[in-house]
Amino acid sequence: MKKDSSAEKSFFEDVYEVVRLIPKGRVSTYGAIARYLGTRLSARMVGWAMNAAHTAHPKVPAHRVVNRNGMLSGRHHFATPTLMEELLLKEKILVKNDKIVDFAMKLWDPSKELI
DNA sequence: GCATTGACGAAGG
DNA sequence: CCCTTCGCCAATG
Repeated sequence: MKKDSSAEKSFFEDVYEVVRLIPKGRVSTYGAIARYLGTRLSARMVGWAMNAAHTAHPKVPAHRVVNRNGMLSGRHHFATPTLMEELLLKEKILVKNDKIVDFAMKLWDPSKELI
């Protein structure tokens, strides 16, 4: 059995949940997620959580999460460096020069879109 | 137990 | 305009 009650939910799981809530065709940023979780001062932790995201289940659409520039900074962490871009492309998200086109329009901020 | 690193962000030079 | 530094927190060495 697991530990007793209490919200043992790790910070990582919290991140995964939010990332999974990202609507298709939209993207989010580490900072936006971090801010929504309250760790706004540590967007790094969101990125760190993503590092373990590939071990999380169900899988986390980490490809929908980019840095504040809209750049695919984490593409090297995927199975293949082009996987992230292809996944985004399938969601009608255009990527140009490793950056998301019309990033401002694709951006989905949980603290704004989500209540 | 301290130093380094990390898929970030904002500010300063 | 490009590069550097600081901050923040957690994991790893």
